[in-house]
Amino acid sequence: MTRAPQKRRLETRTKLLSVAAAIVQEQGYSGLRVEEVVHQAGVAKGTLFSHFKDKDGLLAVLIGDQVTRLLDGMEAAGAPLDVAELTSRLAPHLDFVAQDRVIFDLLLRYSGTTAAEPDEVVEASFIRQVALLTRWLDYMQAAGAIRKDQPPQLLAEGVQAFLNHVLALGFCMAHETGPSPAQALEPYLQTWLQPPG
Amino acid sequence: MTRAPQKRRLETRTKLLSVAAAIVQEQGYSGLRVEEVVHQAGVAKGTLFSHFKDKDGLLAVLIGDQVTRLLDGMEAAGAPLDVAELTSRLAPHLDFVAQDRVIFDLLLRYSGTTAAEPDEVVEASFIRQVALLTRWLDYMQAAGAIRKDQPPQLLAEGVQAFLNHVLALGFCMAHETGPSPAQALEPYLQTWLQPPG
DNA sequence: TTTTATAATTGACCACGGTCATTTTCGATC
DNA sequence: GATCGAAAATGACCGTGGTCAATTATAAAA
Repeated sequence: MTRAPQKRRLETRTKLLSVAAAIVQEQGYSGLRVEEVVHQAGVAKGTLFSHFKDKDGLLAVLIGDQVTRLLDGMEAAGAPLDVAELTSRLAPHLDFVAQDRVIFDLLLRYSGTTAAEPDEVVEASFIRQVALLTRWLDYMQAAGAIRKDQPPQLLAEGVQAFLNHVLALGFCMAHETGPSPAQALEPYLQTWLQPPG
Repeated sequence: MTRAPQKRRLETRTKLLSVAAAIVQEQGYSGLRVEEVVHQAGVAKGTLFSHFKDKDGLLAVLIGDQVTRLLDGMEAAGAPLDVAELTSRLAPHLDFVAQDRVIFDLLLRYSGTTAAEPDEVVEASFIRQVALLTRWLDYMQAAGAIRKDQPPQLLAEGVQAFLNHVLALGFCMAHETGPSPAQALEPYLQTWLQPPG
């Protein structure tokens, strides 16, 4: 039985998160330095690590927050009617992750989270994303827009795989000014979701 | 026009690599410490970084070496006849990568390398792997074992995506003693390579 | 052989994430 | 308000990867 945290602790946590968010705002995720966060927050370094397991734990909260916003937008939009529409629904998420390798790396660590008990923000938002995708695909199957020979859960995992593939490709190109991630994604999804023979 | 390296330099490089390989042998890839390598090799730390861009550069040579061996084995085996056989051909590679997250992370950085001019070992072996996969799929298409509506190149990339997906899943499970990566891979490949309607 | 340009190596130094024994603060109880 | 046990915060310290101006070894030219 753990006690309720003191007021002071919640304030410190909030301060750390808002400072970190501000730094990310102007330096990007990969520009975040623990020393800078604790300095601007006016606390000692150890304090940060008593609030978050490690730097990734802090990033996870920030990133999970953004993903949650994106998911809100996706849910509001409703199920797509075809693969092209599905692709464009995924575009904001792709653009967000493609913006910084740190995001991609962190999300990849959780891309297999299916278990319940998601005490981490990222895990929670990830599970929500898979659930949403599965719902969409289920709907699209019913509407006859995609293949029906596989459970939507499996198809959703495939979509995940291609999302990550496209993102990884994008980061490898490095300096290449290719098309948007979503454009790169579409042929894979078309092929993956096409009805079988 | 760069000059040929001196004898001494080649010896140092060889020494560094053999020491590193020995350490990996008994500590695993994630157990490798730069300090330990240079100490055992009897050189200064700066020397290592004049031979390899960074720690990953060293790891890339070691890992690229192993992947090359695996590819030799795969090429010797010839093209698979169906998806099940394809899966089992990929099993050794999966097992190798699944053995240590460091390998997975490093390979993922290069999983989009399609350009020529592969001065890095990993890039070279990666390109070779994609080429081999493409050849196999081309053969399987001709044999009528898989779908023919997409170019083998695209199908090969999809296989790549699923390889990475399965591996990522495996690392997320963490303590879970699931089935072999290859077993987890097969349903995805079956679905991905199945002829369309 | 001596000179000389440059290749190769060196190791003190830095950046950054993370730890933990110690100290400070909080808030419940008397 | 005084006391005290637990919660919170502290900051000196560590591990590890990576840098770079200075030094040493090499081989070609004089």
